[in-house]
Amino acid sequence: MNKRIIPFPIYEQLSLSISFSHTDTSDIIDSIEYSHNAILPSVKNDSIFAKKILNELDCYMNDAKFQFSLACNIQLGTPFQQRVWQSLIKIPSGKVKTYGELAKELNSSARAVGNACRRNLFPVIIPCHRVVSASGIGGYAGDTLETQKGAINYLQIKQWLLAHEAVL
DNA sequence: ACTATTCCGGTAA
DNA sequence: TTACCGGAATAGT
Repeated sequence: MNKRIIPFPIYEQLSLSISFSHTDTSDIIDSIEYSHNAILPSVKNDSIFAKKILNELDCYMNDAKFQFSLACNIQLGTPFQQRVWQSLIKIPSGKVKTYGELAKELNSSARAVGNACRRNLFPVIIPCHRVVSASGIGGYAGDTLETQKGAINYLQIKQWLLAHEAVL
């Protein structure tokens, strides 16, 4: 499994840490994490797939309407999580849904949907940031407006992504 | 026994 | 009338 750290210029020092693997037939992303690591990307020896990842993220930064074609290993999630993640992909850039709305479509509950979003292994590519609460912005990466657990202000990232996509 | 929720009833301004 | 709590209901992990 390969890993690639990509600067994600929402603000200085924010990066996307992307793990991926290639098989003989296909290339696939296994997980994506945010990080504050100032590790410089090593441009040499990049595989075709790594370059494709770089390129698609770059396209998204330039145009929020860009549609990713990167494959994500969605099977790493539970069956329910896979169902939720599949429907996240269908939310177009520039639109949002609430946890409750999504829950109704899936015959589930808002709380359970929030759970599955929190466990999303592929932030940005699978747009869990397009799910908000009925009353406000909802959470991101386990954080809520009230509680920030770690060093990264995830809600700020969610706000940025939504603003970039011209929501709000 | 936890959640990245939501809805409804009560209360006060 | 609106705005803000408190608590119950809810489904998945």
